[in-house]
Amino acid sequence: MKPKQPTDLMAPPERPAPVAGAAGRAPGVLSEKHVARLSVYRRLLQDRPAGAPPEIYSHDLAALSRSTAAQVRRDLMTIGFTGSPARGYRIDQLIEAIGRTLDAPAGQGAALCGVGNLGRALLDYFTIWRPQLRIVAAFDTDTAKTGRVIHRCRVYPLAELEAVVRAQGISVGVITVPAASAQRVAEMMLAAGVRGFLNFAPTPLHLPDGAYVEEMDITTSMETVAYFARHLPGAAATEKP
Amino acid sequence: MKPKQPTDLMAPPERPAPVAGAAGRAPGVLSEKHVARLSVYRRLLQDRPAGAPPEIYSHDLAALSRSTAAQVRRDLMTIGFTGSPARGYRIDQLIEAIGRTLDAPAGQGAALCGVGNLGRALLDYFTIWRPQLRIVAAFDTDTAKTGRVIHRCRVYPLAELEAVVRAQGISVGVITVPAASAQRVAEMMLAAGVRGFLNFAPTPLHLPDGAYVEEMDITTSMETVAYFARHLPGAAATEKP
DNA sequence: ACATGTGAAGTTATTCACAGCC
DNA sequence: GGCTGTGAATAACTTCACATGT
Repeated sequence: MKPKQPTDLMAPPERPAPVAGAAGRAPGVLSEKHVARLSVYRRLLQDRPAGAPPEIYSHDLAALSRSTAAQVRRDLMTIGFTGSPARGYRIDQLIEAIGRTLDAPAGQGAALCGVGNLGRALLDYFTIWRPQLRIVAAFDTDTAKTGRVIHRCRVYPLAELEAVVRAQGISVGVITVPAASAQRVAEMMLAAGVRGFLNFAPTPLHLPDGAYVEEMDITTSMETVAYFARHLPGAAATEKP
Repeated sequence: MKPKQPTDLMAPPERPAPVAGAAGRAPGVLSEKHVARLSVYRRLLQDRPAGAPPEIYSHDLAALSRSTAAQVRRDLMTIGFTGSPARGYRIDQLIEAIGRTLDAPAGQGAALCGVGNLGRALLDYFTIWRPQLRIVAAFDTDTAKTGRVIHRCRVYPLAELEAVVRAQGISVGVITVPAASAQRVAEMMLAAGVRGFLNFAPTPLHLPDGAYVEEMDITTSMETVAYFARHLPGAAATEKP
């Protein structure tokens, strides 16, 4: 009897699907794109050479980050950071402001599951990592790996996952197990309290709302790059005769 | 004298910046999102268990890929693939149709620069790879690594990059060198004819139009996941009092 | 009934462009 | 004069919803 009755109202509204995980962002929470760009800005600013000036203009930061000046200004607007028309943005303050938005005040711990080639590479990648966000535990089923310390990180048997994750209050999970085990491992982590997932396994994770999943699909990225390598403006597109 | 005279017309129109690399997609070329989803669809369909039915409905493929039925139908529409209301989509035909769009008929070769932990992990990841797209050469400056064969892939000294890339007609580059060398290595590859780049180094590449770059920024992804792990609907947001 | 294919509508993201201020 | 901050305009992407087919 409602005035506006869609014909297929019977079907469940087909929610955006746990599409990227952030089930309909709460107010005041940034979008994925904003967060990603802010992270890049911060890293670029931190990596600045010592003698560089203490301020930066939006268009300079844009050039560094392959963005646009307007985009940079918008992004900084979303975190309420302001600069001066004369000098631009104070770099030290900006780094701090981004930190207030991105970092957990008390720090966050991450766990990595699957200490294969890729898992070890990531452990190495993240050892020299700021204390705000660190991989503090790794898990594997292979008893040849468990009990050891790899790249400064202790490797536990998968059976201890729940206990370790709970004990350390780990909220982020990195999945580097084979595709066949990814879903199971993710569910174990979710049950232990992990809320954010970085999935390197070549299969999408299916988790309920209340979990955020970012797919790092290397295979797909590779295929995407290959496609555009062939379809760029000046490409001798190996297709049409 | 033009009727519509923007005030800052003097500034270069500030092109979308080599934003993601696909400088203003030519007509008939798919968007990055479409290509990425098609890649995922194909992989999921290929990985199907043997006894599964030969057809699939849009909503089933959507469930597998964390998408929506409407999105799947749109994506298939963009490649001109059609199904039947009664049976859905023929899986074998769909895999083939996606292949016609994504794959180079004659195959494509990729080169990997930087045979460190991550580089080796990726070589391993891609050894069991379809012939359509393979890493056919790796490069490194470390003479302890060059000349060897790692995960079936020959490692050459960086000095031979140009020759090898040209000789093998390599069009895709994977960058796994430290941040400080990424730009230089990318430019070498570009000069040798590489057009598509997958960049794992934690710094954005600056290449001219005519090159496509996909940033695989693990650090940023990690920070994004950490952020949303704390800002999910039911999160005990460690922020507000 | 239920699924496809697709204009139309809606949503989100990016860019424009200008007022105001160093 | 060149830069910031931002409403307004535009573009990109996604979803709705229904005509149509089986």
